[in-house]
Amino acid sequence: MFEEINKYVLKCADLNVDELAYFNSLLISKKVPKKTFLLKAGSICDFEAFIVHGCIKSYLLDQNGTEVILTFGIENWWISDITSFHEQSMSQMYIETIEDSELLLLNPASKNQLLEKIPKFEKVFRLMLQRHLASYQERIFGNIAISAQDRYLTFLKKYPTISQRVPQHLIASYLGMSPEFLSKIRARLAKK
Amino acid sequence: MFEEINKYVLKCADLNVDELAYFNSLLISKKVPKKTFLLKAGSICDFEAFIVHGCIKSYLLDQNGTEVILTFGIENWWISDITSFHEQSMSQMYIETIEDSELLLLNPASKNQLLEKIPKFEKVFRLMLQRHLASYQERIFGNIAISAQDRYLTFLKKYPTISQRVPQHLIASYLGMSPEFLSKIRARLAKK
DNA sequence: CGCGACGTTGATTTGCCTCAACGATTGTGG
DNA sequence: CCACAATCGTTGAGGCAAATCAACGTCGCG
Repeated sequence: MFEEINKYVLKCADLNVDELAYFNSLLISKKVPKKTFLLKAGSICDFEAFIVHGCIKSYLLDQNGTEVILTFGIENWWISDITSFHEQSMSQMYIETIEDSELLLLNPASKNQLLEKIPKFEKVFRLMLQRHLASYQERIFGNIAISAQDRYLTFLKKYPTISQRVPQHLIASYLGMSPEFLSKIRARLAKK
Repeated sequence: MFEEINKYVLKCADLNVDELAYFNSLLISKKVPKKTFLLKAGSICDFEAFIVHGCIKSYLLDQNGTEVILTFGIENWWISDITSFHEQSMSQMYIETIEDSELLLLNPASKNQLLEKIPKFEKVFRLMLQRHLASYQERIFGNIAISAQDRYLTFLKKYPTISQRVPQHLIASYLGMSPEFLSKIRARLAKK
């Protein structure tokens, strides 16, 4: 169960067997069916979840009540409302499974213990933050400077796995276009 | 010179006089006139800059060579290409002063020393990352779910200082609209 | 002074949205 | 195991928000 997450953290920091064992002892395993809410707007996010397997979306609702996808998470990604988690503040975000998923959860108290006892883990989480930041930055640029069709093509190249597993209208939402328009883009591309 | 930055870090972590002094000894002060490049695409970002005073933009170029503003920085903000800085990878980003500015620079070697010697600083930088992440997240949501006019009004409320100091066409770029259209929005708003 | 950077305004175009109707597939309770 | 409802994707018609293009005014500054 811990194989994947240990492989992940070892890519970020040099850790011995004992340190890994301590880390693993803090994690809470959880299996959830698809369409399960891990977080709803109005509550406080008390976990950072490592996805062992499965597929998860996080999103906000706009004024019409339509989902705006913030991130997709699949195997070997973390998902959380980072702000709400760290500041124990009310979240505006929904986090919901798209597939049956197996997670390893870290709660705030455990994370603090972990960082106190093994400061090397700071780097693991800093890299996680940086990765998110880089991906958000690309999206901001894309939404401003790139046409809907090119955003879609870039997405296909960058996340081939996700594009096969996630319903098309969610991808449209992630890319900032209507589901109908994405469908038309695909039709146009298929004709060539 | 160190007054502002020390106030800033004390908000994030509990530090004594010696720790602050050591921190300050690692910083490099730099004064630069406006329209100075601190970073150009193609090079590696070797600083995280705390802005003592002044105003700075970071941006990417789209395929037409037009600036797409990523962030504005003013007093008490950090500015850097975080990815390039930490991974010592080639940046795609430009960082350029808008006003004469006074900076305190931290280079990668110094930052590592600092974190090694005083791990409490981890939190300072983690909060910096989180703040950036939260602001990027809002922008992604805004660009997808909010009209140009409302994005502008939100910007005015959230960054009143910046909106008074930065040329209008840069704000338009930040908000993801053409300068002409922002001008029309302002004309429309003024009529009421 | 004259030039470049900046903002405005109007005419025209367009990329994308909205709405609506319609299959196809999946899932589910009776 | 079927019937019916969701869920999902497609297609077309029409509309609108914002982009583009172009011309012009204004300031600050070398």
